[in-house]
Amino acid sequence: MKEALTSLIEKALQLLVADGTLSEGADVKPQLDHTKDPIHGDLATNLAMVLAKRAGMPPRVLAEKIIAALPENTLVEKTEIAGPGFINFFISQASNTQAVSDILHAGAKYGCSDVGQGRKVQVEFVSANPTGPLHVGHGRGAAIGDALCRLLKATGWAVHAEFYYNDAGQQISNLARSVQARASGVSPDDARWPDDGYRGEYIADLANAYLAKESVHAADRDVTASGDVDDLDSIQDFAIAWLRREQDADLQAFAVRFDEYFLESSLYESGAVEQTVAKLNANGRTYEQDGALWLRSTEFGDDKDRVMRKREGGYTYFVPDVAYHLSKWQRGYKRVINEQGADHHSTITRVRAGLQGLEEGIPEGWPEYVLHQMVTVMRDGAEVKLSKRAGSYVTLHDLIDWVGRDATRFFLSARSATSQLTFDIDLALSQSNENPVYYIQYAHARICSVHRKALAANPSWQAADGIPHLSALVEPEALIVALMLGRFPEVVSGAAQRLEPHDIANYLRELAANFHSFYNAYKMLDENIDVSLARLALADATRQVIANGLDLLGVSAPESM
RNA sequence: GCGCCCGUAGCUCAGCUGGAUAGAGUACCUGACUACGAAUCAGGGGGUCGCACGUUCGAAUCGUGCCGGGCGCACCA
Repeated sequence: MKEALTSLIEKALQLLVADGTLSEGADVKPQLDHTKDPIHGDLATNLAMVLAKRAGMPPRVLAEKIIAALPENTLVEKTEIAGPGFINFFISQASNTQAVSDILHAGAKYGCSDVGQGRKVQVEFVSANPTGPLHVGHGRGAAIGDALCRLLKATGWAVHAEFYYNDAGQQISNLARSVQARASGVSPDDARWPDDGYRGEYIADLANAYLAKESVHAADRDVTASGDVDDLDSIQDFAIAWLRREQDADLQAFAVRFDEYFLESSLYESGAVEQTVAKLNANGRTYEQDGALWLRSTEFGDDKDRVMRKREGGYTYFVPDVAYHLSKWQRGYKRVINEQGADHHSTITRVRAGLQGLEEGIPEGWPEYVLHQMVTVMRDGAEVKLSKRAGSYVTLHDLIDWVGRDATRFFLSARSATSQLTFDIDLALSQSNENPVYYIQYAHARICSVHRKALAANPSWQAADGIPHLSALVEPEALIVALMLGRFPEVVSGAAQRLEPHDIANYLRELAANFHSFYNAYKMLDENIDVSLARLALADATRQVIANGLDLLGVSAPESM
């Protein structure tokens, strides 16, 4: 509808240019907004004010000419010029309710588009190292990252979801030594406990599993514990697989899937790391100093150069990171989105600098980043900082245990990523009107229930195929719902374009409120059958859009609660 | 000190590329269920959009400078 009106306006502008009213100039794309107040109509444009200077006449006069130049159409019922020169469009009832039949025809596809045109995009998210259970921050990354994947798929992109993890290096070594200590009977408060060791309860579980020679399968690998306490390599292998398995279980419980798990070690095995270093050397991007090898990252906007190879030998973490991102480029992803915690923000410049120094043709802003800010968990008015299992942090598993998957996913993705998030356990737990996720799901369940009962009472309606006469929808509350349903495709494409899943959550909250409002005012069944059928169609379309929207967030749409 | 993010109603937050009287929810007050879900709805009070300049027809939105909070500033990842 918005697109249709936009093209009408564009035609009007062409006419005005043709007859000389408007001088030639840079193409102005009409900006059409949904109005906040129905008194201003359904859609409004500021075009006359923007173009007033170019036309050499007052905005309101130009507005009249624009309206006069609009082609004949059935879309617009009435126009008004308001305030300093806004043009307000009142959409005809038939156009308003068009969305209802569109939705009933399109079903689960409603809201989808092809703006991505099947292009490839790779989305990396979570990428937790296997040194402990996933924490709430990983949960936020999982909820947002997965919602981004769903949004991009819905808008026509070919999405590849990837999880990158470091299976070597200092932190992993700390993990292995912690498990080894525990398996040898040392407790975390003992002086012999390794420096920087991990202290969560899971270390004990891991040590016991290792001693019991258990086998685990995770990330396409099978590992069996040798039980040998002196074999640190064996412990490390087992610990990684064991923790990966636990993380996978959490992600599965969270309904988050990945197409690929990428191991840092594979970059060493394939020689990609060495090749990356060699090429940076050959390109003159590096130098030796103090026994270390440095990258001239300041050439690409970094505030200081960075060490690539340590004095003691071994590469710093960002070297394989650069090699990893080069592999994304070489795999043909012209678009890559990395979703990660804001605490890793400093790597962005480094990775991009490495890539710029490595290969021609990689755009400066590649890859894109979505950074989410910290999450604090509140319960009974106090911050929850600890969990038994992980020791120093609240785990994703804890959250799912406490409030369930739907509420966890909704709350973690319903706020803009750039804002810090307070996760209120008590709110998420409450099954009442103060809880947005239950409120939205309730609307869905309510519609399903109404529909069931209406059909049970009037079996003949079941057979009625096709869309009823929507002209029977005349109540203002109904038209507000219908208009809002018609906005859903824009909301989806906008959220996908801006990489902001929380737009969907906000939209659903408002849609559910509008529906409840309509339902309480009129109910579904009327003495007039046509009216009843039309209202049921509106309800069903609303149900479909809620289901589609919740699916984009990975939240279920229950038929009853 | 430097970089990034945030500052909007008592509280939790929307406000998209600048647009009309700054919006939701919650909390508080007043109302609404004898067929379809009251887990709901209707109405009311509540704001110096952190502060100050600037840009322009017009700023919560853009720019600069302050103030306050978070995160990051390793030859850890």
